[in-house]
Amino acid sequence: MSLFNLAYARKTSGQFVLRIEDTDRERYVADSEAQIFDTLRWLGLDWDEGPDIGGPYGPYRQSERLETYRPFVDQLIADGHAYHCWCTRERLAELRREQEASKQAVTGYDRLCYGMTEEERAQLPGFSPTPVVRMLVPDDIELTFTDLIRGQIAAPRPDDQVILKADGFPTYHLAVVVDDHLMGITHVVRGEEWISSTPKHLQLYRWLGWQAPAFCHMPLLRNTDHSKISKRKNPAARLLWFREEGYLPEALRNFLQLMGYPPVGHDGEEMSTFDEFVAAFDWSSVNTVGPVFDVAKLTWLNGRHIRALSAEDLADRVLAHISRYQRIDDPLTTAQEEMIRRGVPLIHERLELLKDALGKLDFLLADDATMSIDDDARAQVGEASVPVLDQAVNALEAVGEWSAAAIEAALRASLVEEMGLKPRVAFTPVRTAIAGRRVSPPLFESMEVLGRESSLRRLTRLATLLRAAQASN
RNA sequence: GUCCCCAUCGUCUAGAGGCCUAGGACACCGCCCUUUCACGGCGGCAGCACGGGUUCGAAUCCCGUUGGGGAUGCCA
Repeated sequence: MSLFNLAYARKTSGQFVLRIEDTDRERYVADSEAQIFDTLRWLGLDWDEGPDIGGPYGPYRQSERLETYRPFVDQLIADGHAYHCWCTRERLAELRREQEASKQAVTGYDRLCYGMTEEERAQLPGFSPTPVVRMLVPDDIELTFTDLIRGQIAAPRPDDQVILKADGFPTYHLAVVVDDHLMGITHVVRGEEWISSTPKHLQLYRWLGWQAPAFCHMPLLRNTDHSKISKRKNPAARLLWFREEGYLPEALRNFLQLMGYPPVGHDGEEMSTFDEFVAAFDWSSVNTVGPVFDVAKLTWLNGRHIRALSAEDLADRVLAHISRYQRIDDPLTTAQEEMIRRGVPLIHERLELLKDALGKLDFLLADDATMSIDDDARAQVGEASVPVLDQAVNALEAVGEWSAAAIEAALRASLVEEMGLKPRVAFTPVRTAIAGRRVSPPLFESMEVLGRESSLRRLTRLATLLRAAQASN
């Protein structure tokens, strides 16, 4: 929502306002506000007005605006548009149960309290001394409205919605209308679950004599089983999870854009920057169908964004990710950081997630004498590999300038041409010796980064290990 | 239950009556490139939910059915 909200604000030179709607004290979570800030900032969705930076219409937390709402509630009551309700939660729950059991078409509050004084109502059962205030929804309430994304749409008929709770806090419905008006909001961007509440909001605008803003109801993201996205079924509901996993903020932003908007590039190109999105943005093109969030496609897109980065930028991000999430208690030394920095270009087009970089480059950080060799890699080399390794050592000792090109030339000349081996046969033992794995970054480049001494030590070590294994048989 | 929203490949989508024997992307499967793995290139698999209309003509318009989602809270 924020992404589309901001895109439209940027497109029209408007302001993107961040307001914290914390009117439910029972659901209050201490760090949820900080999490919202962190998420939006990480994605680069910077707001123009908000609780932390202020603005002309503060405060921007509804819990700090309680005094603001009261006069409007009083006015609505005085005008006969709202009334007190002393029904207990138990009575309301019972009422709902009955309505559900009898499968009636009509549901909602039965207006028991309407027109009564507190004394009169107290005589009846299910009385609570602390009342709430309800809207008196007229029979002919307007149910249709214009949505910028969907056009003319209809919504269900609401019942007498509570606008002020017993604890003195407003409900979302009242607070959002008052605040949107007072804060000069022109466009409300929210999820489609709010479509059914919009008639209530519109009614409040009419009663208060205010001009209503434009509404844009975005489709809701779905889980793979098409259910509403939830933290339990999908870690993606917590956007910062993606940062931990090593997704780039620009990639996630791009993907979120694709979830609600067709590709904006030429020929359906899906990769785009925020600015390109802003330039193309138009409410009528926003999708109306709730999309399923496909992490596999996001991962692919992340790879593309990684490839679009410069090597230095990627190295910075890889290092930041490692220190933040992977080597928290055991930070990399400066020498190790340097090694990773030099290794990053080798995995640039092999990387889909930042968190995978360390696993691809850790052989560069290993100790030559104790580096582990994977079982499957070890299984590929046998006694026949010993002469290959010996020959490789010989050839490499003669290499002048230690560069990937020179290493490759020397190895090809001695192993492939001289010994007549197939490249695959020739280089597999070398790879195992150097990386300890079947799969590694490009071999000769890896050796260049690793350096002559380490490379030779590793080749010699594997040859020694193989001889020892041979002897024990 | 009732009301509302939505409906193109498994997934994200293009398509706003003839340009559609439905195009692209991810995933998957082949092939090429190749020292491994990738990247890249080429090819393949796969869809207009169903039934009625309207029209010379419908993926596109209308109605119904089905399916999915949402609402029905002193939650947002």
